[in-house]
Amino acid sequence: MKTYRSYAAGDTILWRGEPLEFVASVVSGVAALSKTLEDGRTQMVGLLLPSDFIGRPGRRQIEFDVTATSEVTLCCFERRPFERLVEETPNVAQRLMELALDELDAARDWMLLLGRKTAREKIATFIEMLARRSNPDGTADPSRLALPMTRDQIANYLGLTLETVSRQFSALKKDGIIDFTDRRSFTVTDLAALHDETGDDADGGIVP
Amino acid sequence: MKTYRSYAAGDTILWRGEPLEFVASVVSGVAALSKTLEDGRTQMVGLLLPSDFIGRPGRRQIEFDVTATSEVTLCCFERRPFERLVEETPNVAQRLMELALDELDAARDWMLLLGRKTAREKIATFIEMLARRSNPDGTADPSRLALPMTRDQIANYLGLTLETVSRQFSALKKDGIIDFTDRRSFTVTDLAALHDETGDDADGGIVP
DNA sequence: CCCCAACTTTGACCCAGATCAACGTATGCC
DNA sequence: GGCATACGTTGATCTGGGTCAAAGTTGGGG
Repeated sequence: MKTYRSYAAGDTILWRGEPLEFVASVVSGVAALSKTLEDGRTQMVGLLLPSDFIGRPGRRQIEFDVTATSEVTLCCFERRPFERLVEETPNVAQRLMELALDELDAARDWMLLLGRKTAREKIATFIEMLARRSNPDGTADPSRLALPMTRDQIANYLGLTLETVSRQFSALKKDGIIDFTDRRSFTVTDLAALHDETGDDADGGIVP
Repeated sequence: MKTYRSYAAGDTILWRGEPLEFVASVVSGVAALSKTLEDGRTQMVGLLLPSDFIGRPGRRQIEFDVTATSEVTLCCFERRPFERLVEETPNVAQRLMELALDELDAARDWMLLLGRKTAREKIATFIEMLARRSNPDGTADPSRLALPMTRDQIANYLGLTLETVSRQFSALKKDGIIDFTDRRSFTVTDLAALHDETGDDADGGIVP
């Protein structure tokens, strides 16, 4: 009833429209949801990290491709028993609802980024997201970071080209905001300056 | 326990971060969810049509502004009794889940549009969406359509400027694909040609 | 160890769409 | 009815980021 599957970086896990016989949760690695136009332009529309979920109650297929960004291990369940579980246990249904709402919030931030931010703001936002994710509490040294994907994948994530991504990384380095140790890992030299580059509102609304 | 509220076009219904004492469903009119950067650039991140819902179980505030695009009437419930209702009736919880997943699918299509489509493709996609919405079955004459918003709002929706929106409408008119009867309503002269301009994949995946 | 393929950087150039500006055209209010 | 205001169109110009091209870098396999 519960099986594990592994995928190498770059593998396609699911094609758009493929009937979903399983639901799965990510055990390790990073997978991406993406959509493609008829001429091949693609845009990532979601990122799956460990504990994230593929497949939804009542949906028999998905409207996007799922590919492994790094090596990925999934924990898969058959759809039927899973749906029975959801119907019988309100807590599970509620948890799935929370996951969906979190994804929706993330999608909306991402829409603001795609529609209105400049290339530099997109890269700064991306780095800040990495920093926050790898250091949720703001306690430990947040400066050393590893890029979880190639320039090309970052471009797909941010609605840019890989050349622009590369140039913006170089520019942030030249401006003393980040510093590369090797091409997949770097340190954030000036976190406050980085935040100033994101274009984001100082912070949230009315609450004190 | 159930009250109605009305808002004029342009009114702000809720500010980002404002504590949510009510949940509501749209009775009539169109409302928009939008996010703003520190320098004032804004991007719509959701559109609320009649029967759509504001407020989520377990969320006490929202991360975006809600404004009335046209005159809007909401049907409001107090949050507490509503949450009790959700907990007690699985059908309601399930329905809310479906709404959230539909919004998520819509958000992902929109991300593809914002990140990768050209101005012309964005406008064509927008018009096609209007056509589909006002004529869900493809039966009646789909050609006569009314724009539910100003050029400025359309630009905010599509991640463009109002000038570009205006120019693209003019271009589609010049190319004989649409024809304006007045500046808020037009007919689609050539639906197939319109679809060819959207950039969208012919249609979906593997299913026959 | 070296070579090959995949990834990355950098440069030169171009163009879609933003910006700035000016001029129509509806709509409601006095 | 006429004026004020918001909305819309069109033109001229500028520019951020895309495109094309070429030259580094690096890590894994033979």
